[in-house]
Amino acid sequence: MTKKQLIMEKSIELFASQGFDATSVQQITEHCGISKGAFYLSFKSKDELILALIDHFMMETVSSIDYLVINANDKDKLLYDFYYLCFDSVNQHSESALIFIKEQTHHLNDELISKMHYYNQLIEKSILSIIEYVYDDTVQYTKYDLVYCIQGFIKTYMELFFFYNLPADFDTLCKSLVEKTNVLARHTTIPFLSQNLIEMIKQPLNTGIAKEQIIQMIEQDIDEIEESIEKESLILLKEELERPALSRALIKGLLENIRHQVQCKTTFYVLKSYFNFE
Amino acid sequence: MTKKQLIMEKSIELFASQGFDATSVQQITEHCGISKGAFYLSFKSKDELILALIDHFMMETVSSIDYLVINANDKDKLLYDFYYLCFDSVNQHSESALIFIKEQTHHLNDELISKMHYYNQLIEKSILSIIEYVYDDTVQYTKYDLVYCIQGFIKTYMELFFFYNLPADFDTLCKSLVEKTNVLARHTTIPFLSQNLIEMIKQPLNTGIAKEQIIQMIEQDIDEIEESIEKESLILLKEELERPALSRALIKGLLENIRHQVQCKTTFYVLKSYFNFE
DNA sequence: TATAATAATGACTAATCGGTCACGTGTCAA
DNA sequence: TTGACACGTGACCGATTAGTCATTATTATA
Repeated sequence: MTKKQLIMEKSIELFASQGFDATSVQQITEHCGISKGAFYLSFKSKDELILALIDHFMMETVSSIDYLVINANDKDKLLYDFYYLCFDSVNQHSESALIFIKEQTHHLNDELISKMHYYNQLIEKSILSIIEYVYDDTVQYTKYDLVYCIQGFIKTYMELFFFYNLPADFDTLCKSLVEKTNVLARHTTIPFLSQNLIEMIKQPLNTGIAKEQIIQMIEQDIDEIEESIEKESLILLKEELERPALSRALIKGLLENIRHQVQCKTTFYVLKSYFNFE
Repeated sequence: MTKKQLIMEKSIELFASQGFDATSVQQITEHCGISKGAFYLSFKSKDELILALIDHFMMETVSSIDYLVINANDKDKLLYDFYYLCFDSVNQHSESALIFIKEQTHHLNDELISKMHYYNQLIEKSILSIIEYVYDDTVQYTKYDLVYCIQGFIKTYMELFFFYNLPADFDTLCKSLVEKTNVLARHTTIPFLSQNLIEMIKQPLNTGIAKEQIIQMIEQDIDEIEESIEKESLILLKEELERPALSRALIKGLLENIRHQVQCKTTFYVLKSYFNFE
């Protein structure tokens, strides 16, 4: 584990229990067992750490959802799986999730707020494709409202688990939410969010991840994965990033090779976005 | 306007645009055009200001909702009116509302977090009575879920208005939400939140408002209201607070006198809670 | 083993914070 | 005119902060 990863993991614990502002760099370094100077060897500033944490957690979440959608083959199950993934992943990474529930709209600076917008839009895009896949054209006019209702369900019930330590019967919860979603999809007729409104809201998705970061992600995957077609594909994709040479068809093919690889789902998602596929 | 009110109003603007921690007492006093010392004549600490702001805004909101429920006479309209009230009041007090969206779960201290829980429960209670009034026994098993769904709707669409400056067609939005609520009430069969779970969550509602604060609220109402039965009732209620003497029947009667008085709705609500009526 | 390169340290700085307090300033009644 | 009093002031305090940098420890290389 690199020092960077250590700092990220340890700082999450502190941020979650105290909040950003209330946690000093001193506390973080003590909690890591390193010196203050070592911190600034890994991160230029405290803000950079925060941005890195957001990137890490949100990419993890977004790519998990994307993986679910891409590999879906059961319309009835997809929505359930999606809900379950949301609650389960947040439950497992409860500390890091807690940060983002706490500091959702806390804009330390413009960079942070635009980052959150960026990831929010990615998630909305995923939910929309779930809806379109599950309900086809039957929700043509109400699908955008449906996206926001689903987000509302998740947000509200999520808070319940955070505020009070409820016994986590995610199965019942998700079945209940799937039913609610189905009911809304089937019976609502009055939309609020029209295509026009959505277009107004949409902003250019330009806050992507830097090429160097992607390369680092690939390298980490390469280290963890065993000798295989997938590993070879990753190596080739990394070379492509460093020195573009291959045709789009070849790149697409390499991506397809790691498409179903769970360990690489985040890398796959990032690469897909980077090369503008889909 | 007292100095206290001035500070509260001006500080809201700063808190809304920067957050609590990022706003210094220095900034607040400069923005008010007063000195740092003058601040500490009105408030013991920065935290006390924050608590006062929360009390003010939440009591305003809760009592508005309560006023709506108490004076309701049209089942079909109540839900619409409720949604409209939420969006409209938040829209009007957008700056103060923004604080609570931002710092929802930001616990500077335990007092703040328990205060937020307290007000959350009051709102949930109001929503529950709306549901019970509108849908009778037809939602016996799903009514608690309905409460959380309604909260989810409000929260999610509210953020939409904050993040992006949407043209505020509250009428369409509320009609759309009423339909969604009706659909859920009519068709959902799988509850997640049972009576038992709700009981587990419930906490004693003991974070009320101090007697001195109530007296101050009454005094302010007395100043603003013209000579009338209502004013006389307020004066008598104030005396009752200072020196308890009247029977419960008499107090209840005095409260009834100001029940429909819009200007006093917060005071009415607080007094009702104080004297344990309803 | 000797030397160069890199990683890590923690005392230090400058700035900012919430909060205090000795000191005006203006307004009364006596 | 005087003195009592409340209101208001801003320089000041100790504590804490993010961030720096001269110094030391460790590792790699020759």
